[in-house]
Amino acid sequence: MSKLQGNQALVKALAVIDAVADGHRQLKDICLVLGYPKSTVHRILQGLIEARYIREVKGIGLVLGTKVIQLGIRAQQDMPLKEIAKPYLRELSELTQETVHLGIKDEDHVFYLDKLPGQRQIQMRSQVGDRLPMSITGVGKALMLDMPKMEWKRLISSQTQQDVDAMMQRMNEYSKRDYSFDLEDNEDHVHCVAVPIRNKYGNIIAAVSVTSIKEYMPDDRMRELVPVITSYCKKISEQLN
Amino acid sequence: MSKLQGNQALVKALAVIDAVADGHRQLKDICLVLGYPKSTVHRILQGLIEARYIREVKGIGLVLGTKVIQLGIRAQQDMPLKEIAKPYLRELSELTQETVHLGIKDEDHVFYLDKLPGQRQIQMRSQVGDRLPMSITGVGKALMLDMPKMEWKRLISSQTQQDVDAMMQRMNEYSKRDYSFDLEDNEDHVHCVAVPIRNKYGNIIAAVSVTSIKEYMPDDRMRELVPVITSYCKKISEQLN
DNA sequence: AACTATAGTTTTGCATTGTGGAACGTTGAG
DNA sequence: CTCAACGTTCCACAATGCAAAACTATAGTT
Repeated sequence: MSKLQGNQALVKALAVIDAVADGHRQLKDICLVLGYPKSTVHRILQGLIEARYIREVKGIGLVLGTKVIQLGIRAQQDMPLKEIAKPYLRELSELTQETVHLGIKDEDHVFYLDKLPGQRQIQMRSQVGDRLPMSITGVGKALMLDMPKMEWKRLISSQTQQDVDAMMQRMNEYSKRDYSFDLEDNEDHVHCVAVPIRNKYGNIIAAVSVTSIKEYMPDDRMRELVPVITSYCKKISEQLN
Repeated sequence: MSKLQGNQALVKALAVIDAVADGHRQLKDICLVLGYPKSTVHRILQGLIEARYIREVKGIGLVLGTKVIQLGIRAQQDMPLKEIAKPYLRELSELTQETVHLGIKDEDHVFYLDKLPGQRQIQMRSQVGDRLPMSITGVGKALMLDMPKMEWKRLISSQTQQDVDAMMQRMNEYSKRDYSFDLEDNEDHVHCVAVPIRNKYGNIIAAVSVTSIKEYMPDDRMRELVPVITSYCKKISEQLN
């Protein structure tokens, strides 16, 4: 029941796409992972190959097809924010030398729309397309700033946090000042400063963060970065509509 | 009948995705374009939204979702060729100042895996993810070099060409010399030099082209470019496996 | 070459699922 | 307030997708 009814075929087909995306290259393999019978998966694969969502590479097996690349590009173009923000983020990355992220809210998660790697020797392993729980990232916390406290609580406690109360307190502070910090909340040694981007109605539609290892991100530098990032976010806001 | 049987639901769902990708932002609109009843499209949309293939943006409507971006990125990573070729293509683009394309065979079409825009004021409107008939592009003709003549004929005549015989003659010449030219075959004023990339077995798996307006691409320059591009393709080949 | 194992493909009867017409909600403009 | 336009839900029916099983293809082993 719970599942959406009347979409079994679709759900299965999308599961097959996911399986292939996850690196399962054989029919057998997909059947095993999904628990569907061979004939079902086979029929679905035929349809997906026909539609170029999946292609068969000799010697390798099933791989995501060119249609998926096409759609992915189209989907990115449907996010004008990304193009608008790009030059500002590049500047910010050059100015700070650090990794800059652009993220949007995606259900209860952050979705990284863009990443500028920065000039340090050491690099973050995050990448464009990553999707992480909101409360464990700097960008995510910035996206949460305007939410009601109940929502904070829900997100923080549902997303495997050490100490809910401490985080609630920090969120309180951040929301007053309109920025957020990430202090090894997700990843050891990683510190991050994030600021929201607002549309003309003042709603938060995205957030920008500057991230590095804590050795390069002492408290005072983090505080200094806030107004810098904020000014870039303002500029991006102005370009939106 | 004609279509693959037993995949109606999937075919319809993918058609809905395409409709949204093509800019149809409303249920009504999609129904009109596809000729499906409202309730059917509605149910499919529910499933696709649930799966994050499509999202609803207030004030805009239905747009491709973040899942599609994710899959698109994954699909590109499944093409290691792109990453391997990147630095060489960049160098080639800087050296020549012109637009550089990397394309692979995709059924009877070329699929542009990468595009380096070059430094000229004037730009090509092609973009990554474009899919064009093989015989009307330089990259496509390079991908055809090793095919049997029957295949040339099929592709050339099926893909709206002016003069099949003349093109066959040119292909003959190109296949002997292992490169191809595009001389306004597709687009007025556009000239293009393309060279295939081969794997260790000697099979053509991709092609690289340098493109510009004919004013920057006189005959003698095109001839000079052949060995230059060839040397870069060789380097890329060596990196494969 | 025969045998075995392992993968993919095709077939088929049946129950489930997806279908689409119609009725119902919702929203916003005049 | 009324109407129109669009989105949502409902439901009876049959076409569709399901899955077991039989079949084919390919590769590895004796």
